[in-house]
Amino acid sequence: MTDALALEPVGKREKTKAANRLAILAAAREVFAQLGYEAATVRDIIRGTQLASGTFYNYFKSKEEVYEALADDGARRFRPILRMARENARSFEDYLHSAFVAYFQFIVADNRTEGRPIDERRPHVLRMDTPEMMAVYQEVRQSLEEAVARGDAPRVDADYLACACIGTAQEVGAEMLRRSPPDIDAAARFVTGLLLNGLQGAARKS
Amino acid sequence: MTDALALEPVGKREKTKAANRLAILAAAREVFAQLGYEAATVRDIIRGTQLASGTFYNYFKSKEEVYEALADDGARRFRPILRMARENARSFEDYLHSAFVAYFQFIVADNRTEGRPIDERRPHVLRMDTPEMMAVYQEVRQSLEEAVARGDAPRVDADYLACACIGTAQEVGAEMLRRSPPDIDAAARFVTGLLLNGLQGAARKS
DNA sequence: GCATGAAATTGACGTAACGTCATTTTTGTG
DNA sequence: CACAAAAATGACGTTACGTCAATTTCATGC
Repeated sequence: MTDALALEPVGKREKTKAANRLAILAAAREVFAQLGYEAATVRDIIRGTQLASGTFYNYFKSKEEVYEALADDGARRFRPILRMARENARSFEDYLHSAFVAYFQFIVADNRTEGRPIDERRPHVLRMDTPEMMAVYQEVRQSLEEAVARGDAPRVDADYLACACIGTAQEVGAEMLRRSPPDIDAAARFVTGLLLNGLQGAARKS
Repeated sequence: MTDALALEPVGKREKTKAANRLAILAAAREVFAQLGYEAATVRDIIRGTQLASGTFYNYFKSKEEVYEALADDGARRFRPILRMARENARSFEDYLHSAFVAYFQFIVADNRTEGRPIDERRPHVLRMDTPEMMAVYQEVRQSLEEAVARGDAPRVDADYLACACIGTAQEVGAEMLRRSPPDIDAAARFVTGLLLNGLQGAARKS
């Protein structure tokens, strides 16, 4: 019974590796927030950790890769939230609305730290092609395809529709963040109505 | 009468300055396409011109600023096209459709050169607020506000709606570019229908 | 425990890009 | 043609990059 299922790393090797990776990501998050992504250098990130410069390159090979890892982690955290929104939804409209609420809540929570303007630090650009981000895209696309199959939505190009949902969520979300305080539910209602019923739908309850 | 209205630069000074600026922008466009934006360096751009390194810094202070200038130029070229779409439109639906057609034509034309995948040619992070891009945003917003005022569209949050239009156009446009051959009219019909009538509208004629 | 080697860390180093600035060249003007 | 303002030049000091041989840390078998 000494070696139970090792879901989490137990050896010291594995543990420091995980800790270093986390330290780099945390430092990068901070540096991007303070200096902005463009101005930040690999050296700035390294200085934010206790590690030697060479060690950094055992984990990532560039600033871009660090950024990708941050984005990937964000997507990894968001995906189960999205999944639950799908599973708990009592209708298609309900699914759309709760998915948008979830996304808007997510970006609000993800941008609480002080620092540079949000646009300069790190993207919520779902465009990047990290594995987890593609998985999020597929999650969205499948939800929409299922809705079509169930007859909840008309037959449309699922890829275009997924792109439209994601693009709308991103831009409206960014605009929502610029307002204070951000009204998550109003934004979600707007987007849901727009997608379901077009401009007529978007005008509901506003 | 020696000095008539000098709309275009005539002095040699002004002329070489304009030419140098153009040379830098052209070189940058090529370099971004070949190496990708992230990998490109200021020196790479300089090597693509006949200029000395110091000269570059008389015109731009960084790679980011060059990209901004490229983006700004794109917006400057696009704005009159959008304006004409508005003026020539016979209905709101017609305006939306022709505006989207114009945008999709524009991005198709703007990405004809061979090289790296399009996503890599531009910065990942920067959400750019160049003057011309903001002008395009205002142009879109005003068109939508006018439509509301005329009763062509219901009363909605014009900023959110503009964001939704732009976000949708960007994402669907990017997806369209990934397909070959890109079907501009199909994409425009999809987006127009979606915005006007929601999912029901998006399903029309597909 | 202790020996042993694999794995990870370290930081100094050669390379390359950065941005500046004193100098030179070019252009407009009287 | 002379003179000053403007622009171009490229060498230079500085900073960041990414590598790698040396060193330290850890897991494993005895």
